[in-house]
Amino acid sequence: MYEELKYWYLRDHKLFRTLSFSQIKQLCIITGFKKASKGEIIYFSSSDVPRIFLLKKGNIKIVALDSNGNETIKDIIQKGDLFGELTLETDNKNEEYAKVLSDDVAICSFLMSDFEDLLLRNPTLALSYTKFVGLKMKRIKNNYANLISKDAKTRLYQFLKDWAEQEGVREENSVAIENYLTQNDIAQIICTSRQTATQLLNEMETNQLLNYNRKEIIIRDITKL
Amino acid sequence: MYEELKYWYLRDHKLFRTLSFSQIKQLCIITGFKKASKGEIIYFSSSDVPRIFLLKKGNIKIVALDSNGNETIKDIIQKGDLFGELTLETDNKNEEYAKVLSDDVAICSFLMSDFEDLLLRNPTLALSYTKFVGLKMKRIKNNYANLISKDAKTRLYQFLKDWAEQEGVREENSVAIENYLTQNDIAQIICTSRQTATQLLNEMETNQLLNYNRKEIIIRDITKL
DNA sequence: GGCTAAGTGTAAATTAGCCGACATTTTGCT
DNA sequence: AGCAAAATGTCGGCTAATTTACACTTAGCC
Repeated sequence: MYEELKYWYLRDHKLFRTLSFSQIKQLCIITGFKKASKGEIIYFSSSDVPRIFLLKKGNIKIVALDSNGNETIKDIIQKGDLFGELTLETDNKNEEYAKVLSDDVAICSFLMSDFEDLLLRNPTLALSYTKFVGLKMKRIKNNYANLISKDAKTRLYQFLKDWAEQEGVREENSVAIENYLTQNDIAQIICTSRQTATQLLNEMETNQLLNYNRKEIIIRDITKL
Repeated sequence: MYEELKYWYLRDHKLFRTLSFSQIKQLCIITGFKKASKGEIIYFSSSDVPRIFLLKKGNIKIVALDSNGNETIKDIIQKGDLFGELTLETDNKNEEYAKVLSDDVAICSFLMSDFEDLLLRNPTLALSYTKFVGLKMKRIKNNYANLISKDAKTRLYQFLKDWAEQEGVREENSVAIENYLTQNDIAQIICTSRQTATQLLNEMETNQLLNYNRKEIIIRDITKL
């Protein structure tokens, strides 16, 4: 790939806007770029050198295996999001991997050590990054707070609202979301059983709150959720 | 208070070890120091200038009020912890405050803007701080994961283990913890009802797993939890 | 010392939602 | 087209834990 293209892939993330071409290039920050398609699994395992990833296109889910071998969805990563060890701490024993949800994805990655060097030389970037991580923390906290204190229905409503806000195409009060999740995925995200999720979604459909199918979700009136 | 004392209060936090006396002083980073006693409420509200706090002594809980006016415990802060808007983002509409749990506490605070300046001039500190926030995030994530996937009993056991590890005084396999929490506090932390918490604690007592009273908790054999 | 409020103990009724056990539908593959 | 696998739909039993309700105990205060 042309260096310039690599550059732009990073450059259009708001974190990196303050950096010049030479800074990115000079620091050899782009060391990887890959494409993957639906269902593929991407390991960022401990065996490899620690990396930070940037999702340029598509959607993936971060999945962890618990001691019983059950999949748990840790996070849904969307276009423009950074993922991997954002804490800059190498974690030895985590059984996490990423699974591609959308038809195809494009992922940039760079070495954590390179990134650390860059942060050390660019205080402004370091500050931005700190705020970025902080923001992510806040989002996670809020999500979890919802999971714990609200019932399954409220959680589903909240999730749909968030999803609509992030990715939905609004027209008047109705919002269309490209649905790359299965009902099982949704259930896992809102921490409930698949059956309950199905039931709630169908209930919403009969109540004219939304139209659901495997390709698309249309929320009739987002203000009523 | 003598400048030197203020200096030491900050200096002995591991984050600030790399800074020189003049750096801390010069940047006027210490702008507040206060003591408070049990039950007192400390607001870090939106009206005031945004600050970051450092707990030098004692224990506090961070409490949020939900829409129904219910208290929810967001976090327990222990000696040496930073708290407040660690994300460096001013949050306009959060109804959080801190409540003193131990007999008395000592709190340092400094302006967020000053801290940001310091981070800009000290990339190493910025990096440490990012890792620090990241670590906190990881801890929170783990906690929440427990809250969601485990039952009340397991959550209580895990909480006690964590608490013991952080603050307990170990003697052979038994651990003594100074108990500054009510059963209601514990219940809120592990997200269950007060009654359930009471029941579980009593059950543990009859099973000889621990001795509980309002001043102290003694875990008979930490390896058996 | 006595009163009040906070904290603790206990029990029964109720319930959300998990789980198992299917049937049905859709999708992807050769 | 035809098959297998994945995804969705539906049901009732089951259980952990919340809720309600009230008695008892301890701590703090005048």
